[in-house]
Amino acid sequence: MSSVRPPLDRDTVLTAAIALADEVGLGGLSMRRLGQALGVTPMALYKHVANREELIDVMVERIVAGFDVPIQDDDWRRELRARILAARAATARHAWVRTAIETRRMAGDAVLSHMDALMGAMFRGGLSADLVHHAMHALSTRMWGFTRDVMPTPSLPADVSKRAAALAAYAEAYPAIVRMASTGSHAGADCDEEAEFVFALDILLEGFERLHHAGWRSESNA
Amino acid sequence: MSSVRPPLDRDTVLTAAIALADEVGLGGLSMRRLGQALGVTPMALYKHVANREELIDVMVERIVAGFDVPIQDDDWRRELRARILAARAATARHAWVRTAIETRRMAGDAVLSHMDALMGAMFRGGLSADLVHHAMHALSTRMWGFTRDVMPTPSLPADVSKRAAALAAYAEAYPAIVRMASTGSHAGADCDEEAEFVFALDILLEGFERLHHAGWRSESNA
DNA sequence: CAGCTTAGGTATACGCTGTATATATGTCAA
DNA sequence: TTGACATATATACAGCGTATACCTAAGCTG
Repeated sequence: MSSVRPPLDRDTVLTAAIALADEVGLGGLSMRRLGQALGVTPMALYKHVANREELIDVMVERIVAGFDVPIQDDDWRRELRARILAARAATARHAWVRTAIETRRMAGDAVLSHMDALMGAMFRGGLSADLVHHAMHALSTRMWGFTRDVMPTPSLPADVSKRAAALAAYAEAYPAIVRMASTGSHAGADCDEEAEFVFALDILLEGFERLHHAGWRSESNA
Repeated sequence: MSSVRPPLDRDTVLTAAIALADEVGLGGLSMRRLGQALGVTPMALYKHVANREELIDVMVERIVAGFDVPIQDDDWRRELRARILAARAATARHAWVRTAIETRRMAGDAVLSHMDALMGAMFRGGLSADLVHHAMHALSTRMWGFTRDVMPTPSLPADVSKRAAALAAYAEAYPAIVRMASTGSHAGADCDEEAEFVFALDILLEGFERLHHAGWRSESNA
């Protein structure tokens, strides 16, 4: 029975790990569970992967490598935008990638390539090394296509009779929050994440461009 | 000997937990280790705290509650800036807070108060609910005074003779990265985190103000 | 063909985690 | 004095990553 299964290889492990993480999240991805999914002892995985941390490293690399569609644009700002939105599209399909990227301690090839592509576009646009450097920091995780959500706020009680009282107490303690939540289409649950992401991204890109044209230099380089 | 120790209370546990997390990080903060630090069985902690997750909740609350210095300013932008920099000062003293905040699933009182204060300043400045909403998302974790660092890039080999070759290979694969790293004062290690943070924050704040004056509205509210 | 090497998989075990459950102990009220 | 209650303990379970030792089958070499 076990003789039927073809031998494992690094790629099979990697693919199964990604599929499992898609299902149960990064926390649920344990070596034991992954072994089980592959019909194999947990320790078998260590023949193909150094340890769990390295496994996650290569999972990230695999996803980030998918960013690299050939985007060329004379307008550096458009290219940056397109690359970041491509990154967003790729990471959006794997919720665990957010946490995975945030916990990596060293950049791999694909990660470096993505960063290099972003910086390359800015250099071609004529931005100074100083500005490019600051821009990369300003983008932060946004360069991978995601941002940490604002922390979820408690929702009102389901019981309609208690709803009004809760809202009143709430409004007294946190007037601005309630004002925002009760104005227009800004209820917490139905945020248009995509729009929020692009909103912030465009502010940053426009800021970079504006500083570029103004001949900005950092204080340490003044 | 154990009769000498005064009885534990929630506050003592909380204080010890924060001190321990300062030392060993959030990952190193285990119930067993915290119990040991307090001279107590791990299970004793559960009389004062529901579980580890709730403990971290209140740790975050304690830190965030420290933000609330009375900052009033007629200029909404200055007030926002001051509040966020106050948050940064408070979180900077506790490295674990970054991870802790990012993993919280529900906002507590102090967290809500901080958010309310930020939004209140913007409302007093005349910004629309629509814009306030988008601005909060754009700030993201930056409203807590931190950002995820750009992923560390590999450093060159210490051996001087191999250094040049490594740099050359590196430059071919990632020209823009090397160009930036070798221009001016942008070596990876000696980034001025404070300056980077303020740089991005000011771009965002200026963007908000600009959109406000232009009478911006989101597409969904057009 | 015999024998050895080695890659791939297994079995077992260690030390760690959070925490459920049941028990003991010490303090105060009746 | 007797109970009740709050607090701390002891034990135990299921899970984790992974070090170590072993086995087994394939492939190359003499």
